[in-house]
Amino acid sequence: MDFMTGLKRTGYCGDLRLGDAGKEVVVAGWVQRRRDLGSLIFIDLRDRTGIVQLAFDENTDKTVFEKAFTVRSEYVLMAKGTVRERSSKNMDIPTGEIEIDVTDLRVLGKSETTPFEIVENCQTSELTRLKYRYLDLRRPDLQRNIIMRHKITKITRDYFDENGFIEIETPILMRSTPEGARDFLVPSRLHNGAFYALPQSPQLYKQLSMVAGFDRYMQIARCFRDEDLRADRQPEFTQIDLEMSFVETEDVLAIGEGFIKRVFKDALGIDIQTPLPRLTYKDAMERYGSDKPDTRYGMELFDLSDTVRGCDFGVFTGAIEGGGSVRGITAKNAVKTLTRKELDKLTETAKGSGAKGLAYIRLNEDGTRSASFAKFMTEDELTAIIEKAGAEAGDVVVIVADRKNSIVFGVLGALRQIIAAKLDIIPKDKFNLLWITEFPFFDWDEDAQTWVAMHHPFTAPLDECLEYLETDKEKVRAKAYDLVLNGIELSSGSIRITDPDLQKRIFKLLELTDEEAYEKFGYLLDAFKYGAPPHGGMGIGLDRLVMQMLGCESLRDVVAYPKVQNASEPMTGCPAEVDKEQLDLLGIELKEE
RNA sequence: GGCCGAGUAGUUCAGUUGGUUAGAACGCCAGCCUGUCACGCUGGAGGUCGAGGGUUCGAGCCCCUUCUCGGUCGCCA
Repeated sequence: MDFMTGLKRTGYCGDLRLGDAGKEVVVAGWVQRRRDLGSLIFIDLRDRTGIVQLAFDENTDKTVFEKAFTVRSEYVLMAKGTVRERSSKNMDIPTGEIEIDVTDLRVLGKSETTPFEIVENCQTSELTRLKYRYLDLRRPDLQRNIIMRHKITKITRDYFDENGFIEIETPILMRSTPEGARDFLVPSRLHNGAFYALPQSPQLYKQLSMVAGFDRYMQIARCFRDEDLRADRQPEFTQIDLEMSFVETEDVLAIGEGFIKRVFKDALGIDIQTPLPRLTYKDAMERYGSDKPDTRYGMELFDLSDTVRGCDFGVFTGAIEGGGSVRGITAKNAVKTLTRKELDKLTETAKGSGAKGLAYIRLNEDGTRSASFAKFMTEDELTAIIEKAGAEAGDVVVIVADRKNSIVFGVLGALRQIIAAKLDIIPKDKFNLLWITEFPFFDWDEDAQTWVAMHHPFTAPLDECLEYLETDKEKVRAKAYDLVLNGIELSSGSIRITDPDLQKRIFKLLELTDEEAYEKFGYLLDAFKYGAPPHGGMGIGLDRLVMQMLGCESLRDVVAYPKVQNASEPMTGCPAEVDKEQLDLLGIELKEE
């Protein structure tokens, strides 16, 4: 291998153009490909900007030529030479009009044959690629993604700086607050038996920063949640975290919208119309069956409860009498796609989501119709349903009935997404952003048989809901809002409670005793005794934002070193066992298997 | 933890009813080639068919167990 001695890189491979012809340059990078034509050798040299062709001629410089002969894919090279116009040009690549006539070639690093080719649109399994993530990251797609992520992060800091926000780093080692998601715990050497937790979000610290008078806080904050992974969920993720004093909901939404507008414009050149559309939680559930609806297509839910109230179908009437409802969606022109077999599969999906079953009507092209529940219905009743559904020949009406509206909504919301994907009616190039507002304050926890805070216990209820906090919990709505993009929750936030008396009242309703509340959040409650400004904020999922902006389907495409489904990292093999000595220092003994 | 899908050469895949020595493409190695650019041509190497057990005269294929990965439900204030 060679040294760089005497050479200094003059620029990037992908930046060279015809205008550089005649210049002497030094480039460095990895060998994309070597083409050996006998007494001519061409090497495509790649760096993060692109590739440039190096040319070697046996009859011009035999020594350099022979070195080029030994070069293999992914070798690290530095090459000095003169840029010259090509005799045969390649107009498919930006540097295709020129090449470098190499006079000095250094092999700075050799490479074994890589486990997969370093090319765009690599088809190799994700596991293999993640095991060699440093090779995967060399591929142009991931280079672009990671660089775009950097750009978005930079725009974020600029935007919030220009709007008077101060970036404050909050601790990674903090006190466990076992509300909601599971904490990652970190044992303490100096305090055996005591544990730090990694932050699920900097929630309490940013609120304390408001009490401290910083007025507008932001942080590109790493957050950790010890829950199972999804394509859009990693155990550690990055949040654009912000908090503002002396604001109401409208002020926070305005800052959020301004950010979205700015980042889409500066990073992608796309104009997002503001103000963004808004839906209340109630409307979102009734129209889309989801609090994070994908509004790029229709197929909205409709309520059949009144239409079927008097029918003889026990499933329907039972659902209504039990306090639930009967609702449906109409899949347009779906009769060919949603065959009986497909509908059976959808029924299984629905059952997996808690439904007892699925009812459907298929409206054939020839005007005939078949309903899975036809024998329980009169022809007139069926016609009434189809009319309410707005269905025509070629359509399929899918109906869910349950005593719990949450199941009706949840199942139809999921089916709406699955069916839309099957019918391929989701526009790929659209960015549909909207706010979901007025979330319920309380959520009934079936397992614990208790009311819990849907957002978190520091969220302020709507002023007009204060009077029935104790009496009608289901009706209480919160000053909480989510930002949704193409069916993915991008952001979540709220106006916080700063009145200690109201906070106490809320804790009581959540069945937290004063002692428990003080044990968990005493420092926040104490802080509020010393002059807390009204405040609120939000956290925007940076990973999800970048993923959506780039049109990627998995967070793993926009996170440099992601975890896989079982929360491990294939490259480094973490999590891993540790030495007994390390455990002893921490006072930890492992249970025998 | 439940459900669904996948696992065969370095990579992506094919492999018939259970039947001789498990194939292809790309990659890799060697040779030839003066304008290639996914160079071309010729030749070659490369396999514990995820693992273990079972059925069988015989298993990549059938049965059981198990591991790994992906998706999803639960979970994710």
